[in-house]
Amino acid sequence: MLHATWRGKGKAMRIPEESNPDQRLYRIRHSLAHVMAQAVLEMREGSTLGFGPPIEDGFYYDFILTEPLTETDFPELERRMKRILKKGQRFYHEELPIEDAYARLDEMREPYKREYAEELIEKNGLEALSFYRNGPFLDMCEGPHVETTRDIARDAFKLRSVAGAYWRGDSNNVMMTRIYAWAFADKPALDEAVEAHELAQERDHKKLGRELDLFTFDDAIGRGLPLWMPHGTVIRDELEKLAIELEFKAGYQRVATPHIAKGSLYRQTGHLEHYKEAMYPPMEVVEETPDGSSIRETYMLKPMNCPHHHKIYAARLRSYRELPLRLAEYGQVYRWEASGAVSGLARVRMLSMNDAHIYCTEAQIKDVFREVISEYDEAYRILGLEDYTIRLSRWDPDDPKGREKYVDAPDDWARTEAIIAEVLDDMDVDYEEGPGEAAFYGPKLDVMFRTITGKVEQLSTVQLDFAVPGRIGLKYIGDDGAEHVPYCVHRAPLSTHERFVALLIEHFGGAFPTWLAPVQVRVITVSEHFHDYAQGLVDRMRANFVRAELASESDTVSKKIRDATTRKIPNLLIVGEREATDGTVTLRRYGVKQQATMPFSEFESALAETIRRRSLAFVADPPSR
RNA sequence: GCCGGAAUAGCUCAGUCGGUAGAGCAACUGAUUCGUAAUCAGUAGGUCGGCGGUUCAAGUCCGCCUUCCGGCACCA
Repeated sequence: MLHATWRGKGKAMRIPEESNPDQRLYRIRHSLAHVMAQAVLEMREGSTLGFGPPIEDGFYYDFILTEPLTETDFPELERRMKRILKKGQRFYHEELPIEDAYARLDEMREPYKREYAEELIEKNGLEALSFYRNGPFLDMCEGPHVETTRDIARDAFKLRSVAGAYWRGDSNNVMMTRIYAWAFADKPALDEAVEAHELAQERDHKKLGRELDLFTFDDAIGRGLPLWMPHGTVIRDELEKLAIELEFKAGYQRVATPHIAKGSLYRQTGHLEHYKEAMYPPMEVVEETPDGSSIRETYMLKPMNCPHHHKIYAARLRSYRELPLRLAEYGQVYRWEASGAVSGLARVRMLSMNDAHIYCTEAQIKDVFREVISEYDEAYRILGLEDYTIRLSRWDPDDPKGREKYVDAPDDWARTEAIIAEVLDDMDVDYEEGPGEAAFYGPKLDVMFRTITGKVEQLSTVQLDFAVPGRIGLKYIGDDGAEHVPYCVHRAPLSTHERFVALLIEHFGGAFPTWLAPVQVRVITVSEHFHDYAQGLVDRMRANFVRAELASESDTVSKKIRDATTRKIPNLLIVGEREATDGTVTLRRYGVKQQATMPFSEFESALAETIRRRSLAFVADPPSR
């Protein structure tokens, strides 16, 4: 059962069609990239080329343009591309020996292609480089391509957006202009993708967050600092309740810690060294002492909870008998995220983390990881989340910035990475490799989710920290009577409230299951005559902590149903003459046309059961009568 | 941070050639008391994101800033 979910349906292992060069779609997209580049060079003569690969739903090409292109130029660019397709240009392949290839690239005045060619030759010891020509357009490229541009449907691609992108993905390099396009084998496939994209926009958490009054931002508070509105706070609170229950069962102990700490703490842990740029700047405080001197101190907003938890661990002597020791907190942390990274709830400057730190011995690491993985599995099962992949995030000793990014301890890296890989193999979990994705203090296991708009985001994480406990002087007395340094496992199954709620809003399209829904039941009267009956139902439900409310009464029934539906309220109770007389309610569930009339007590107990079980359905199916 | 685009009522948006702002929904008031996705009428709501410039005159043109959106880089 655990495996079935965690194997992620084999997604990580299958090579998708779009990234398999042998597939027709890959050839079409790759060839279209060349066609677009040809058209761009027609419109902006003298522009130079970057890369132009096929991607998941189409392709892009990077350029240094002589004159900017914007989306207003798309119609003309598309026209020119279609004209090229119609010409039936044949793709000719050519292998040029190194010197000829260099001469060709210089003649083409393509300095970036030349730079890449030199790197290819040096790294891979190539003796020749591959070029493709179609019509007047020549590109250094591995292929493969279609036979002629006539093999590409003229109505199955669509220019999508223009964006900036650094050459070779390095922010020290020049910024190029990237043009993205959708491309498919035929028009129906394109239409489907474009339509799916438009539907996805409707589920965007930023849009639904505003429409459903879940959260807001205000310039007077600051960028990336979410204000959770009452309805959004309900969702946070429900998730927090879930986390508390799961953690209680798993033997975690809850703690609470301040939002700030002295700057010196972060110097000691190494966070300042690695993440200074992403921390809010220090607060200087000065205290006058009676003798006229002053005490100066620096405080910082905490960018993570671990040092605080470490200090709880360090508050007294620890024995190996206490390990694993599990400390949990929904801690709020502050990070100075780059201005361009801030986006809705997905990337914020104040994060509420479902954080916990598990202190353990080396021998316990595997069991701790197994335990944490099964906690993740349980949380995802409850929420119905299935579309994710697992990434084993390792350090990258070859990274030129490696020394700045990671603790320099090759043996520790090798040992800890092997432990995690073994756990995954033992549990038969499929995972991707993530070289260079580790934390500075150790390898981690990240759970990657695809958002409704197609972005892949790291959501949950389990991290094995072999470095900071030692730096900060944590220890325990082992069964040998000697002092040892514990390992620390950092974990956050529910991620942060911010990113997790963003995911759930999009996952449920704003129509939350009853247990999570800000308003669980709305009672609608047929006319004001039934106000007292309806109010009685609301009062009774609220007395049982059900989030029930009465609809505004001056509207028509139709209007009230429309309003409640727009607000995506999961359960509507319609009451009129019949119901008031019989002590019944007519239940109308969100998205379900069929209704059922039942005694209120029956509805009430079905509702309570649905909420208690955290069912993904809105309420249990109405009893058949 | 970088490249590009955008910002008009709470929301979605219109605003022509530069001549001092408009709709629908929401809100509020009143009437209506209604049986399954918008009852009717009325009222109010704006320093057109901010600052500066050009002009007799700026929502409109120009500059800077802020914020948002699409990407890139970053992401403990």
